[in-house]
Amino acid sequence: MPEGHTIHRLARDLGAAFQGEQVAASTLMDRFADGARLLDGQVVERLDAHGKHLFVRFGPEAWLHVHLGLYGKFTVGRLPAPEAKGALRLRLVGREHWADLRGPTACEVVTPAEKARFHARLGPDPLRKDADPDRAWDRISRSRVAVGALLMQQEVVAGIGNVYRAEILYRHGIEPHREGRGVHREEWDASWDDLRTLMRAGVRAGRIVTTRPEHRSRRSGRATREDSFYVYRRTGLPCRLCGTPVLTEVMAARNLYWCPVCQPR
DNA sequence: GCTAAATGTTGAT
DNA sequence: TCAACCTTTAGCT
Repeated sequence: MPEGHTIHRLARDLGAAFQGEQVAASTLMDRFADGARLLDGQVVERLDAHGKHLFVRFGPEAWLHVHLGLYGKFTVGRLPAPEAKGALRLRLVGREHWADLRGPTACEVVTPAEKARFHARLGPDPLRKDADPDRAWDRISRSRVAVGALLMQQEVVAGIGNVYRAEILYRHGIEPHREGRGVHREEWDASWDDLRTLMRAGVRAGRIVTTRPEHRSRRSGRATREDSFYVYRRTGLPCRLCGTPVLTEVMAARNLYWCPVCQPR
């Protein structure tokens, strides 16, 4: 279940399992038979994540490009691997680990030049050291498009998905319909810093939690799923801060959630 | 057991 | 605007 934090976590886990090792690559799907052959027997040299895109370098030239989409999953484990069955797009097997990829939107072998094109298209990623938040600010501050739609565009900020969109706007009191050019510089700076913090925590925990402990029903210990978000999927439930029912509406083809009092027009 | 919806994107209409 | 991709889970019956 992938926003940017999932992909960065995966880069870390796949690196720990395979980096520097020769791996066997296989597939049970005809559509990736050629791709798997290109990877089979190569050394996993390096991993790179940008937004929701994962890149794995096999040997000197080949990059595997993976995008999990809505329900793709990459599972990493210790050998022995489970029986290979069903729509298994890619299996990697190293000395001690295996990894299975199922249901991705994209799984393809690309050249360095093709990889570079993905990076050029994607906006700054709060989880990357090289990210320049000013590039996102340039887009947002000149746009008449609603900020709730802008945040979903991967060319504006890479790695944000439907959860982080709703939650970051809530945490900064920004009404999602406000035009991008109506967002103040200080609001954007604070939101970017917050995104970095929240998404790093997401990589560490392997899931998204945006609530502060004092705003959860159980204030100690780790957040339950119920307690993880301020507004995401909480339609009609009382806002954790003011009690007003959370609203929902489709924006940028996804369900958007917000509190009309904490995020006034 | 069945159905709908889901943390996403692309390409056709 | 919508179907397709193809998996998991929540919420029904």
